[in-house]
Amino acid sequence: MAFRFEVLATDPTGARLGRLTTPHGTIDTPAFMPVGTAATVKAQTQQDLEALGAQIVLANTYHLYLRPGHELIRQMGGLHGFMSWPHPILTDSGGYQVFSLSDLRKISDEGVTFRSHIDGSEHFLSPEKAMEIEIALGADIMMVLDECIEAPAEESRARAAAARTLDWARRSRDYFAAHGDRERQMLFAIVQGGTYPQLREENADALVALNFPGYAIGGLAVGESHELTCEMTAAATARLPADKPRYLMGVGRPEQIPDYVGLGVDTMDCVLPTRGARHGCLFTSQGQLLIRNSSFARDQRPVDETCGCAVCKRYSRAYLRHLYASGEPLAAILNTHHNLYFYLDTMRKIREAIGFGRLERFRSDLRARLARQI
RNA sequence: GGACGGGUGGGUGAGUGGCUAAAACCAGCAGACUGUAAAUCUGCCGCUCCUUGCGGGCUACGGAGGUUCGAAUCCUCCCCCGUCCA
Repeated sequence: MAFRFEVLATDPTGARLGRLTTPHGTIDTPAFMPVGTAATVKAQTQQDLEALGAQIVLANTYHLYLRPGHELIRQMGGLHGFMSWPHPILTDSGGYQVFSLSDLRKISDEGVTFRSHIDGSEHFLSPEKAMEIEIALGADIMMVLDECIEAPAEESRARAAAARTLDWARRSRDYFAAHGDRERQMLFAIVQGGTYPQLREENADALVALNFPGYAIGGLAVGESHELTCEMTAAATARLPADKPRYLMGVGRPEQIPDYVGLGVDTMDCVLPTRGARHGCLFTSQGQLLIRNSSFARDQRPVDETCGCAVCKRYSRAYLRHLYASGEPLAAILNTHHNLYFYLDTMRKIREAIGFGRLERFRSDLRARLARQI
């Protein structure tokens, strides 16, 4: 079997220490997956990502379909060959773009019609089309097309989106069964249901009945409070099979991650470390730091004195502030490197804590330190 | 010596009688960002007072006077800067 998920240990909180095996390598869970929408984690080279210890990265179906095109990527050796990343890759389906590009699309039971943000041309993405694209891209893990809605949203709207997502999950599964290769790629379903616990539970139950090899929880961190995100996550994970990986999509801030892990989440992704870096927001063991702040102009200390990353070992806050203020490309590179290191290092510590059954302590400690600004 | 053109808030630079504490951009200051339309976006950006309000007072468009109910805007003189002619 090319794919395997093992739970190696559990913690009193409900956290799981695990290992997800794919044809391109193993992912230690709980894992943070850097986002590389356009087949690149912005401002980092693949060598950088390897040095950081990233075991898997994301890419995006919708964006790569528009440019450069999935057929081109297939011909160039699939995503792994094209972007020269011989490690695991996960492709998101374009379901998030249903939410983020809501002004540029029309949705129906059949699928989503997007007007390209690049040139205005129209494109139709159905569950089947998304599968066709994702199979061509060749990522180890594929996501079904789903309908991600905003929060807050009416219950009727959340119910409709969850029902549609369920229907699309079935269609995606069937398409993959007919045209894909289970030894090469695995397909994850996505739980929807807005901010309604019962909808989340029902949707999870229905998806589990379709027997996917992994499940994601989507449509969260889209406007609701962290408490609600946790409540919805808990509602879903309670119904998901313990022996399959769970992926909480699109989260979160560093201090929130242990909460999700404690709810039994195995993988997460978020643009916060990468986008934040480009916007001058650095995450540290003492809280968030906005590097452009004048207080760092003559600060010779590293970003985080307890950080072991290559940036903190070598450069001062004063220098990073100068690079950022000057609009130098190196600012994005160094800031991104640090933030990703911080996220990935936090995950290492979380895994260690679970191994010792001490996640709760780690969580409260992290929360106390990070919930502030330097 | 003469002829034009010009001197506006930290910078560039709009504004040719009231709607102007003065556009816009830059710089500066602060914040946001959660399956990436984001190296983006938002707010503040003369001083001051308080009952913090589309609030009051003061100062401000080279300088000094003047016209006018009202002047960055019109007039007079002066001082600078640029271009050209002697």
